[in-house]
Amino acid sequence: MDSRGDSAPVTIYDVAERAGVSIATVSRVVNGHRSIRPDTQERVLRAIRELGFVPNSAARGLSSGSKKVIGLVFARLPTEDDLLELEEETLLFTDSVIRGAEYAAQSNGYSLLLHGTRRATAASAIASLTSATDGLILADQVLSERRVAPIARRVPVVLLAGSGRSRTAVTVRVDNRTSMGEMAEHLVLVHGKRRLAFLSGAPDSPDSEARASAFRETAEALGASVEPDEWWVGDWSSAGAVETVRRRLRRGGTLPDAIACASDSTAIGVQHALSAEGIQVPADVAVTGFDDIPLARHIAPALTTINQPIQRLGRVAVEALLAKINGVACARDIVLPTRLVVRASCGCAPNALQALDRWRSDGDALVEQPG
Amino acid sequence: MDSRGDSAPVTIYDVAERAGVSIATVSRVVNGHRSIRPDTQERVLRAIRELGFVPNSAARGLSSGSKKVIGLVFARLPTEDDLLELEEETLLFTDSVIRGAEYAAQSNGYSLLLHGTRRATAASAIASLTSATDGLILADQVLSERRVAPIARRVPVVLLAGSGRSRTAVTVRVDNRTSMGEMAEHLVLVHGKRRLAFLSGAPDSPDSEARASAFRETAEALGASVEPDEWWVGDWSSAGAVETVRRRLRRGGTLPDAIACASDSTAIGVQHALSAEGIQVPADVAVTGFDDIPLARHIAPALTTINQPIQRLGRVAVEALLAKINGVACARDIVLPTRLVVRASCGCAPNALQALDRWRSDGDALVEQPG
DNA sequence: CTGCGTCCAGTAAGCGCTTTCAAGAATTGA
DNA sequence: TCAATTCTTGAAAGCGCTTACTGGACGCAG
Repeated sequence: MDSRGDSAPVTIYDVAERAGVSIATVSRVVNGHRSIRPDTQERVLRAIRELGFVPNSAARGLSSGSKKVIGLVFARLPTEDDLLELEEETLLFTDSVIRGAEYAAQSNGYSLLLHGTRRATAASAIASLTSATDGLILADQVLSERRVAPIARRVPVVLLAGSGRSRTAVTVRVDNRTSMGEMAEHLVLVHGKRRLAFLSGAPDSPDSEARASAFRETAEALGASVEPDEWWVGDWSSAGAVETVRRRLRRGGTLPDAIACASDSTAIGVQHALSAEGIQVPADVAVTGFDDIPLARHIAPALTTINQPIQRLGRVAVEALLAKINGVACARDIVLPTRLVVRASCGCAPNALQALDRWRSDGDALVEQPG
Repeated sequence: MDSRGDSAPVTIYDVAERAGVSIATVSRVVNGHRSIRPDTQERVLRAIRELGFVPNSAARGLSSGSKKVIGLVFARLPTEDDLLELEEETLLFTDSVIRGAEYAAQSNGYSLLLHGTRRATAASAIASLTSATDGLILADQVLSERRVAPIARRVPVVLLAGSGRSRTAVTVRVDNRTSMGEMAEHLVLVHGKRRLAFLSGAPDSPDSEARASAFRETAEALGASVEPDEWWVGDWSSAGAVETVRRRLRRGGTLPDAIACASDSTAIGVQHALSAEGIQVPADVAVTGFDDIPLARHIAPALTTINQPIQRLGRVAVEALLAKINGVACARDIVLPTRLVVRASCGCAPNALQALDRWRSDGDALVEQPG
């Protein structure tokens, strides 16, 4: 029951014949070359219109090398199939990046070729994308630095949210350190927290590491203590965060009075795990996140977190890639700013007006910059 | 500063030469044809490995017609640029579809080519995708039925969330009517609501229309009244919903005692608009949604809504498309089931356990099927 | 030992488009 | 009016790969 149509597709030959010119001329008209006589052009355009001709992009790609497609590769969690539904929160980050990237691509006349991959098969999957695209955006650590190089030699590459230390590719990432330092200051100076903890994302993530070290360094410089990292290993997911908190509780001893998390998803998991044990947030323990996903302002208590411009990340990545593709100069390492968003989960009193506004405001009104 | 690599890409000719065979043989090995002598195959494979050969997919697409890419086209809101950030909730639907589609595509060895388009330019944008893909999924109404036909003649097409009445393309959609009828029953029979309203999505959406008519028909059959549709026109967005509620309030007269919305996003807008006016949900007015986005269970009061399997929608669409592409028989109109999820915003007492579980449960335990 | 069916692998014809090279047409200046 | 230019257009060579179509090598029945 193959119901694909059978009318043979219109090719450049059909147009040429109809317009009474050669295919070369049609090609020139289509691609807007100069030195075409106006009446010839008119005839060709009419033929194109009448026939409904659309250039075959595969052929175009083959002969000119430009496909008008950029590829975006992101990592899938190793445990895939059943988690598909559970990833809701975890993948919001990727979703936003995709949306931003798609928007920028589209605005520049490109399409976005999506490819989720597990790290195991990433290398070969990506290799086959190099010929289908004009350039590649590789999201956080889908490929180790070492394996990026050969790819980057074939096709322009932008690395998203990595360490920023690639020699072969442009890097686009957020400033993890500044705001995370401010977060530590806020917890210690404003709320007087002394016993802190930092719940990491995946242990090998450069983003998570940068956030952790900025938090720890600032906190310790201010005289607060931060529990050992080994006690607080997460995996970016809510479920993983719950598990980590449970483990920490079983370990016993005094709980920290503030837990900063590497992402909003994990912070939400922590909040739930704590309140399930009857521990009050923020009264007993403050909890903070990172990302500022839409959900963050809707949960109770509203999450104090760090806003990162996720969509912009995708957009900027595409723009940087297009610059590379077109041979335009462009920074080799682009760092986007982040911003502390103070809500209630850190212990700041919920503002009365906030309830009304928070669903549409971006949270700006609530930002406090402790100093 | 074009830093694209310069090592000439490895082609099938290089492999052939290195292995001492013809390019046809290499092609056969790559595509797993039989009747290749084992030692020849071994030699070719070695050459491929040593050279790091990856077939050029443009060339492949040109000569074989199969690109291993499927296109997904979705609508952008007309007002784009500034709304980009505000669309957070609105586009969750699309995001989920994309994720499901990408997953299914990837599982079958395909990539997903994304293309967001405004309706105005949709036709030409889509036309150019036909040659870049093996098949197209068109999301809700990016193209009018009439314009789908010529596209579907060129390439297999699956229509997502449409009316289900296409003659040229396979349709994948959800069962809007059954659950929406149950919702009306629930409001009228369980909660004794008599004066209802239905807040639509975009006025021309088949989904919204189906939901509205099912709701109205069931409610009226049970003796309840439903306010005129003209009073309750929305646009799928929270902001639009707020505006609609404000207009309704200015109009005066008794408010309905229950407002069913065509989506969760709009329901959330309604909840906020009402509580901003001091109207209690659900005590004064019950509010219900449709979609069951993750946010629905986190807001207060938790949203009573209708769960639709959004990711599955994407997945099934891809599977149907692949069936078409491969000439496998497949239903022409696929309808996925929906499910009433009763939470608190309709007036059902919040379950004590629910608070603990709702963030991970799918809501199944909370379903009530009114009889 | 001849004839025919099988296997394997090579030859070559495109797939639809871009682009170089070159030639005929048109224009210009002397 | 004729040569020197400048335009405009066509012919043809690929881009890298798939896939008939071919034909030699081999094996087996007659």
